[in-house]
Amino acid sequence: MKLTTDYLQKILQGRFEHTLLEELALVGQLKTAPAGSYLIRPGEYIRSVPIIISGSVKIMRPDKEGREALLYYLGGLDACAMSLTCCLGNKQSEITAVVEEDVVMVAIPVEKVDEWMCRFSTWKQFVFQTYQKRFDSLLETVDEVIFHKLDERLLTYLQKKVASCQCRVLSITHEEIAGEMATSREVISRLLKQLERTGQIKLMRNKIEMV
Amino acid sequence: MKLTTDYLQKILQGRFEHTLLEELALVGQLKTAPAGSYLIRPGEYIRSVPIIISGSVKIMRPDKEGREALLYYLGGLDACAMSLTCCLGNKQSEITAVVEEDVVMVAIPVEKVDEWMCRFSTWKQFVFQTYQKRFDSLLETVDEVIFHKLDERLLTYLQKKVASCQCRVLSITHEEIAGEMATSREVISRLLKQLERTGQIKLMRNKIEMV
DNA sequence: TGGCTTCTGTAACAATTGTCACGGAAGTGC
DNA sequence: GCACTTCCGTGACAATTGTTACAGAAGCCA
Repeated sequence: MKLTTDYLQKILQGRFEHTLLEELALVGQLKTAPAGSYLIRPGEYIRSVPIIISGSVKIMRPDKEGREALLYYLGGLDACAMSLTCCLGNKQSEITAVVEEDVVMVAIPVEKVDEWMCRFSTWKQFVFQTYQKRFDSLLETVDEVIFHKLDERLLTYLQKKVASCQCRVLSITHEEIAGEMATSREVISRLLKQLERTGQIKLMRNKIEMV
Repeated sequence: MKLTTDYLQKILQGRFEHTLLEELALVGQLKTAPAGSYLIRPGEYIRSVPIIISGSVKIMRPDKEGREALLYYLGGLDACAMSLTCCLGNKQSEITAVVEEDVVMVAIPVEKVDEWMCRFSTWKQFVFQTYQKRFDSLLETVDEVIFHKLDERLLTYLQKKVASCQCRVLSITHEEIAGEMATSREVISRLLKQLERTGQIKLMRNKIEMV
């Protein structure tokens, strides 16, 4: 699809100055990606920084044994800090990015990311804000795993999921949760049952309703 | 102490161009901080970005119950990503920075951090490299706590400590380790004893020797 | 309908981690 | 020396998390 200044103006309302929007429209590529598709995998290089317009993306961290733990979500108007460092440092990715909800995004070529930084202060601000937000997300994640037990972690996991997909009924299996939390299915089933008994959730096949 | 271009030249060998070194000498403040002193605590603001010349600093993350877990170390020629985001975003600190080994550092006023970014590409590079290194450190930390058991974590904890202070004999109590790993002293004592039995370390009062 | 796969529940047990309680060892100051 | 503090070791037990094994429920498809 063609990217127009008007469209960008509407989406990024007031965040960037007009001249930047014009350049954005010129070099940015409007892309879509369906749920489940991979934006990047560990070891790959990336040559453009995506800004998420709508939908959500989950950032996962793999270990050697093939497990993949969830780090955090990207949502509306978020950009990926990893892609920034990867691009600017020409480094391989250390994470996996999977589309959670169908995504519309604008991809910015890496040269522009760099160039604009000095030309547009709003862009520079955006880049640093991105770093900061990702840093905070990671810190929250660290907090969770260091200081909290699995039952609490499970609850906040579900809450973040609800926030990211904006619906009270999650379509997910126990197995998938276990994967993202780096534990086993049985443990998750056990804890979910516990949450159901205390009336905090309702369980259905392939679904979990938050109450 | 007076900061001279020559001194900076020697320390930062070839990393920055000469004009930048001159400005650095002009506005940077050479500071020292003894082991145990705090560079920043949660909730405080910071108005300059420190570049560590020598010594080491540990970055800790507190939780509500007063525990403080170790995130990672800063060492020679590292700068703190947190201080960058705090400065540039004028935000409160979310972490604690404690001097581990006596530190010599150059403090850069926040306005310059920003200003130089566009004027000196080596500075921009340095800033982004800093972000990247801190991000990687955090990811490693996340890996540890998500995927590894306490005995493995303890071993890598000791190894990183050795690397950061560059000596094979660590001066530390079990209690302190427990604090930094967010567990209890008894657990650490138990695991350390285990490591001693398998010949990986030697235990003494207030000291642990890596073998 | 019947066979198949996937998902969930659960019991039983193992391993890991956390807590409590206590005693002794090592250092410090007098 | 003695009192005192800090640090370390350890047993016993509790709580949490991980593993194994199996059964039934729910959906899919011929």
